[in-house]
Amino acid sequence: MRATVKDVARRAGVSPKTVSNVMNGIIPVSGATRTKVEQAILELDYVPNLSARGLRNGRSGVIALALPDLGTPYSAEIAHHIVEVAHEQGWIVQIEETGSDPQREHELMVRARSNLIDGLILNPVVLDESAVQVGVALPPVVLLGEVPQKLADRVFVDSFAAARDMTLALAQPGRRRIAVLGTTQGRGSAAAIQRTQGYEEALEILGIERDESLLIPCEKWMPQTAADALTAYLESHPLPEALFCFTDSMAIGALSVLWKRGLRIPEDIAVAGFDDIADGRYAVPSLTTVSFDKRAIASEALRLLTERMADRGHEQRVVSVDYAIVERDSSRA
Amino acid sequence: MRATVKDVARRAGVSPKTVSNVMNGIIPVSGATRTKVEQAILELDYVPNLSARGLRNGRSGVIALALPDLGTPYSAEIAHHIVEVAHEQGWIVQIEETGSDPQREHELMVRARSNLIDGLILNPVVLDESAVQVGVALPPVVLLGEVPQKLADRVFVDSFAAARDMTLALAQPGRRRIAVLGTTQGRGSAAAIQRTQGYEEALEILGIERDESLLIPCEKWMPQTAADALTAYLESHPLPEALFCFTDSMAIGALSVLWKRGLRIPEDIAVAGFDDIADGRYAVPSLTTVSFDKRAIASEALRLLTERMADRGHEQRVVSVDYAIVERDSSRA
DNA sequence: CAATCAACTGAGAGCGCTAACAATCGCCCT
DNA sequence: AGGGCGATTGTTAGCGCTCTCAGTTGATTG
Repeated sequence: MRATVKDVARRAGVSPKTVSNVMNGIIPVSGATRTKVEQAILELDYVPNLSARGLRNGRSGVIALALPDLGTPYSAEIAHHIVEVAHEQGWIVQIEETGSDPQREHELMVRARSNLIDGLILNPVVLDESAVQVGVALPPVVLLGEVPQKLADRVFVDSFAAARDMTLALAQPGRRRIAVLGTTQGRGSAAAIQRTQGYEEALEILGIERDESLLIPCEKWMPQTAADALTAYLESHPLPEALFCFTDSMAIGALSVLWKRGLRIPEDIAVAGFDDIADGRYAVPSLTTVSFDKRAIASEALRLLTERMADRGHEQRVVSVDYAIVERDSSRA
Repeated sequence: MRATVKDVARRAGVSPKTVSNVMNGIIPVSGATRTKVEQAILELDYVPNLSARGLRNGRSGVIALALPDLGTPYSAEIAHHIVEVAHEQGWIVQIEETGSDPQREHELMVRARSNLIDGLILNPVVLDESAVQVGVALPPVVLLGEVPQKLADRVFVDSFAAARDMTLALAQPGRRRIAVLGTTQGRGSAAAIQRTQGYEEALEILGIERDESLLIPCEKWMPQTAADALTAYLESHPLPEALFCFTDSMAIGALSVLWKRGLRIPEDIAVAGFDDIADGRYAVPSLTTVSFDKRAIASEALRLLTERMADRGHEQRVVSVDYAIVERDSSRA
């Protein structure tokens, strides 16, 4: 049987409360007592029971991180940073996968109240306002990304502006037939909508007429689906001068297709992505992309979350993280 | 204030125990009672307090997954599968990162006893037998990978045999100057040692003399370090006929270096990796690799863990997962 | 019809911890 | 010398849940 505070207290010749004080360090304990207690803790190999502490305190020290799919590089990098920053601050992180299922996204927000969790960082894909019933007591939540959602704090990158700037950059050396890969039909993700709008804004600025046939739909933003979508597209369409993929993952799938067709990049077609995942740097050729500081996203998200946990009442806040267009070989003129 | 079992019980006109029975579903409850209780749960928007349940039961329903670095594709894919399989079985997963720090790996095994965790799946890099003091009460642990460790259950892929087979495959079209990238100095990871030995075994089979200068060291198995190591190597060594990288990540870094030098793959040099990460499939050219079923690793690890949680006493078990050499464009003769 | 049995329900305790409050100690001040 | 103060430490209680064990109900049997 494992040692409890009582055992430690008995061995150290103090009361359980004193042991608790030593561990939590808020109420002062004299040096001698502290030493005795610490000695006893070591001798008994005592480890506090976090369930009991959580029950008593109403807080568990655990936050949940919900992402669409840990297997994708983007989610993985975000998870990495959040876990790291959270650990630095003494939080334990629980992982959930939503599989981009709005049902599951919603469920997580609601279920998260089961006390094992003090807060939730959620990267929703399709969660919309309606999904969150007002009146339901939500735990402190921070959303990640481009969600039209005013019920929770949020950290995001301005997809609209970034997509616009990337399109402008691709057009720089006189390219005019710029295609985008990753548009979605119907109720798409907020990111898809905003990136498409940013692209169209750029066309307007450039005085290029909108060409429906340059929008290449791709529902799932993964290499394979992107490769398939692009292959099908090239069967029946002429080659564009540039291809702006809405994520680096899709760009990597696209590069592989273009390369197999013997096309030269960027001479025959320039390619760009979005997210600046590590793989893009080592892609062949290295991938032009929209870059942003994922560590900053993580620490901002955690800051918002801890502040909200401390003060449930204050106003919703939205933080935007800067981005930069990083030109690499895949688009260098 | 959140509703408790008591509130639900009062509203449903039953005792708290009955509510508990309805939720846990082991002790039978009549249909009518069940309906009443479920109704009350819905009305009160009741969510059980997992801390309290954990305290009472001594089990939390949470397992921890500790990986070196979530940001690397390999870890991310493993994490994805484990989280998915665990969720299917009703487990919650907590993530820890070790940063390949043996100190931290050891700490996790010991600290994991803090009751919020029922078990631990650990992917150690350098943990050795000595790191685990016998006599310390460990939680149920399953190790992932090539660890010379007899104190816990383990799931692994036979790195030695896989490296041997890959080397043989690379040598098939008459290649004899086969380099490996990823050897380590001194106390390296178990995987590094076994893969190197497998490679040397293959050379012996092939009757190729061991050539120290074909072992390219690379401590950290990441694209950047691999790229740097290979770049430095090529400054002072002739180009080998084939390059067997000990992970796909390193291979991707290597491909990028080779491509920048204008080398043709596989004509000038064949390249292979290990792990079959998703990116390898879309690398340019697609990457020959050692493939294995990561989902199987996940479910085997979880099976071992749950079985050990049920029966702390039984013998240590070691499960090996099959591998296959997958030849893609990067080595196709 | 009573005895027996199974199926279900209820009362009470306590898991390990810490907040609130009470008690004690040493020491300084008047 | 006595009172009082701040600094420490002890006592009590209860967080929400589910286990034990006893009690109740309704159905089945002799």
